[in-house]
Amino acid sequence: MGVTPKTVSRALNDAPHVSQAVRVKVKEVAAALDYYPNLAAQSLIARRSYLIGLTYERPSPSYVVELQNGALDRLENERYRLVVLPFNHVASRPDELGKLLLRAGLDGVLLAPPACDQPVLLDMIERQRLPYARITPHSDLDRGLVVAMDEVAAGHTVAAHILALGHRRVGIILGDPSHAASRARMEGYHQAFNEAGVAIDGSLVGTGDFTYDVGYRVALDLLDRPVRPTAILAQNDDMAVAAIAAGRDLGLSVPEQLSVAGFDNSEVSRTAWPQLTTVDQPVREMAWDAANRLIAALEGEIDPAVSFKHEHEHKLLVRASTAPLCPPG
Amino acid sequence: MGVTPKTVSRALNDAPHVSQAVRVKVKEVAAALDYYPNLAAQSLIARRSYLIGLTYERPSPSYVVELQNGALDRLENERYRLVVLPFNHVASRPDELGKLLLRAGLDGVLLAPPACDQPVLLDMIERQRLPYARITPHSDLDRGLVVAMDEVAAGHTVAAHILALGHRRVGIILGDPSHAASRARMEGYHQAFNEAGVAIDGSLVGTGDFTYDVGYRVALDLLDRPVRPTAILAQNDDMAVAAIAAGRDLGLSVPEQLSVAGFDNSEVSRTAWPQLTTVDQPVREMAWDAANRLIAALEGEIDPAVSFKHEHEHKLLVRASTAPLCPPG
DNA sequence: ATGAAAGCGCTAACAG
DNA sequence: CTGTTAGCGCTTTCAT
Repeated sequence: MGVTPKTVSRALNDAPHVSQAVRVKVKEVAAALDYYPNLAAQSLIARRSYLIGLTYERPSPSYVVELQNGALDRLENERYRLVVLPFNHVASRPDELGKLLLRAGLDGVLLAPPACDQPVLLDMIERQRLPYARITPHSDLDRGLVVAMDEVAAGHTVAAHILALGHRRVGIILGDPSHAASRARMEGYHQAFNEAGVAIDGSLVGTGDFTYDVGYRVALDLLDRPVRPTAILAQNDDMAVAAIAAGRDLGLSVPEQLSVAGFDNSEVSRTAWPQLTTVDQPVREMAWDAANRLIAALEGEIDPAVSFKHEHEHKLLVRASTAPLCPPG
Repeated sequence: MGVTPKTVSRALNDAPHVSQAVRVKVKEVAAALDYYPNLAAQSLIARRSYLIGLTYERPSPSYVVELQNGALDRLENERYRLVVLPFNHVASRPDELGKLLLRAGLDGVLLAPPACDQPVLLDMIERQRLPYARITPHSDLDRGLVVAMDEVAAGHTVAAHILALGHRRVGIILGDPSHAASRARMEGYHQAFNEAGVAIDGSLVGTGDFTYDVGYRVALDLLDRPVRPTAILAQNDDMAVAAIAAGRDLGLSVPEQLSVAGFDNSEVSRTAWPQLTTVDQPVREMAWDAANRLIAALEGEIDPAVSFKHEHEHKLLVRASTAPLCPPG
């Protein structure tokens, strides 16, 4: 049945200027022939790939899952597909990540920490006009599309909770120093301690990297001393769970003899036992939001060159891993 | 400096017939100009997108992470990029997933359970000549590129371990019934019980869906009875961890009063306390392997139409969540 | 070793 | 409402 390519194109794309009869017929035939249009050709002409990248480091799996699921939630039923581009040690080679992203043929990219805080990277992708959204950046907050949370305030909240329970000897397990979040959360701890008139004991501050294994080692080191802390503030849930395990392995029961608080409200904080007191960082919602803004920019609904910032709220979740300080004995 | 597009193309692609001087010069200029070739145009002519899809359901996050990381490990430093395509309830609408995959402009696709066991889906993508690799399928094992593990044997192994410890009243938490793995693992349990001359108590068999929350409810139901099981076999680690939590919430200590074994050897099995006895299913290696075969097929090194199967080994990991049965009292 | 022309599969722009 | 022409950006012929 004579039909020109153009008519087929119009019919399949629900473009105007095609009679209903022809449109239906064309669709039937296309289905019968298992015809799927060539995306590369469409991309070439449309000048868009409908690919959105997500780049992250691989610190805590639970964090990455949330991040990715948030983005995927937004992309569902959209034409856009998600390309995952993990990349480690961005801080030492931001230009390599930049090249990777620019060569990936993306329409836009979601930048998780710590890539979102690399000015060199931002410069590169801006120069190529690759639209991007940054998830919880801590510097240059007026640059690009930003989805953020006040992590200083969040750190303050959880530290204040521990202090309010009466704890004074508090161990701290920091996250990966290359993540600005580690500093921000620590800054919040500092504020809370200052307000309470309590000094932070530097010998009780250990540096982790957001993973369970390192968190476990740091926690053991903190707890296996003559005068041990009565509480531990961990900068994410994985390390908090590790601290609980380290405590148990030393014969300490949580929360009776040791209070532990985490950060993130990731899945593991709920499946841990006892359930973890933590700060909800709505990663999934933020990732959704970032994807949402990015799509809006790609669809021309907002100008990606104009910075935009949306701050999400944190929330303290008091669960079973923290309790009031009991006098020893 | 006068150079034709073709020369540039040759130089940038390290194709022959370009003088070294020109090649270097072209590359310099390209770098200075921040030139990145248009992937859509390259794809159009090469008839390949260098996109590999990964499709999965979202049962256990820990499983998905392993799967994805395995594939990403293989794709690192390759030209191929990974597109993640989660899709729920495949069993009830395999053709929709088929369309999604065929419209995604992929060069090949990795099929995780339960999509890998959908003949309708396989038919569709075969008809369009979309190369695919199946990860732990349980039917039509001679179809396509297959990476497998004997889950019946794995189920047998872990059940035999529990029985060897003296347990006779054993609760079982099944996974999602739409996953063939659930049946296979149960079949293994059956074999072990038969060999031990122990009957499986149907009233102690509950159906979960591989998630922590449902696993917790099923475990509570199993444990909150006058005559409770002394051990629980859970079909994945998330549900096993949930069973431990349910036991604790009922005042049972693990493994003294309740032994719990999982399946998968996922991250959570190591971060749980006590650490989980489980069966190692090398998901990450299998995903790597699947990606590896798929790439080989795409590069023409193997014929994707000829079926290929590689079976991976399982391994029982006896950790702290299982112990010999103690006589009551 | 380099250049010219043609075309990958599709769709804007313009006719008719 | 439908068809023709041209071209997206790159790379393959085939010349030179």
